[in-house]
Amino acid sequence: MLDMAILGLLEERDLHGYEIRRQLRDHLGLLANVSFGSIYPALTRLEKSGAVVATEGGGPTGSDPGTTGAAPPTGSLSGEFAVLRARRHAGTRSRRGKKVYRITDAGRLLFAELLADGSAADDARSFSLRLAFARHLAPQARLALLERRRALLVQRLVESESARPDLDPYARSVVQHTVDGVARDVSWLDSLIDSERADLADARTEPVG
Amino acid sequence: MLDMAILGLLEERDLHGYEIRRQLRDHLGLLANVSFGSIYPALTRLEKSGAVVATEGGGPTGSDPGTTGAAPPTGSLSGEFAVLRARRHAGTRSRRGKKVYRITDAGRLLFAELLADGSAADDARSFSLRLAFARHLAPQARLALLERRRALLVQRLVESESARPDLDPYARSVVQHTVDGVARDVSWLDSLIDSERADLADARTEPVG
DNA sequence: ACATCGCTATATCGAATCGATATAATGATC
DNA sequence: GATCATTATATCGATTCGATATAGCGATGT
Repeated sequence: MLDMAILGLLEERDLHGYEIRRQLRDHLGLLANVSFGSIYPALTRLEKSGAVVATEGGGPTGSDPGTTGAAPPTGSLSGEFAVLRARRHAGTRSRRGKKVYRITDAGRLLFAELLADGSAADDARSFSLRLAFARHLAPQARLALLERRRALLVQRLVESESARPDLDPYARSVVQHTVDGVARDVSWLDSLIDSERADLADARTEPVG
Repeated sequence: MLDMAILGLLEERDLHGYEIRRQLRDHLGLLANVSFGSIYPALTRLEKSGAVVATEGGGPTGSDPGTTGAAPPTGSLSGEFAVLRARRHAGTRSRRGKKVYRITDAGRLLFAELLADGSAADDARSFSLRLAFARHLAPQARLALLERRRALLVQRLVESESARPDLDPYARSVVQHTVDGVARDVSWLDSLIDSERADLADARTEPVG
């Protein structure tokens, strides 16, 4: 799951571990403060599998070869500054072996696979992640993702309706709040599905121009 | 975290692993389908530490000694039947080594500690779990739990307000939905806090009766 | 009668993730 | 120029997950 998240972020621009964590926290709604104990092993994993390459922020050669050349512009300011700083010090020695990671073609392929694999991970985090990267999906795949999720949540609501027993007030409140949240998720999905359908209809009506 | 959940459920009645999972899913709002790969190791852990004892659902002795005597009544029907079934077969041989766990005094103590320890685990799951068991807390501890959580969420909302950058529509929707959810959580907490305060006021106004 | 399917139930394995901690460079504050 | 917060990488042990194996039992069907 983290692998997909990292690859998705790297599709936009080169990043180092610390920045990846920040973007996961800020730019995606996953308040889930992913631990460094997950991120660094994941990066190592991805590097070993050839999905990313680490362009040492101050490699053996003096002035940083083209590897880091194209990506830098835009992004969170602090992130940019960090990169620039690392570059500036590249000749002398970057701060404590800072590693900027870049996605490879193999990585892009892997990302597409992970993103498209609907069979995987029905948990909320995985879904949110996929949806956040939904622009990389074909329109029908997007719709399928949304509808699959909707079906799952509706089923849970139905199941929760039958058989809810004697519960003390606190537990009951928690359950009720959770159920309400799921219902809210469903209507959110409904609006997303509607707009996807509208887009598809548009595409059909005006095929070329 | 699971330890607290298990102990909390066992405070009400003796249970076996499978039932614990079901109650976690149904009776608490934690849709989080906790894996058996978590539950069974947790039970072993708790047993080794002396917080629970396993009353084999068909032990060495013939007709099930007093250990399982007091607890059974009420609860999810299937759970009850399961226990009864296990009992009935106790003489011959219960189905595949079914283990019914019972909490000990040490376990009750541990539960109280885990529940009261406000320093631990600021994630949503831990909070929901604590709240679901809030009847085991003193009124002020309850209030503290709620207010601490509220403060945390409000802080997150504030932080999310500043600096939300260029995001594609899908990611933006995810972020917005998450933020809305947090806001909803806050007003839920507000209502809970209000009713806790009201209870405290009542207790002050009519000290004995 | 019996075959098969689905649910109940325990258990284990490897891998992913967490939470805490160590380390160190840099920038800001005083 | 000492101290502190932030940036940054890394590793450790423990927890949790997801998949899988095993097996008893009830219902359903033929």
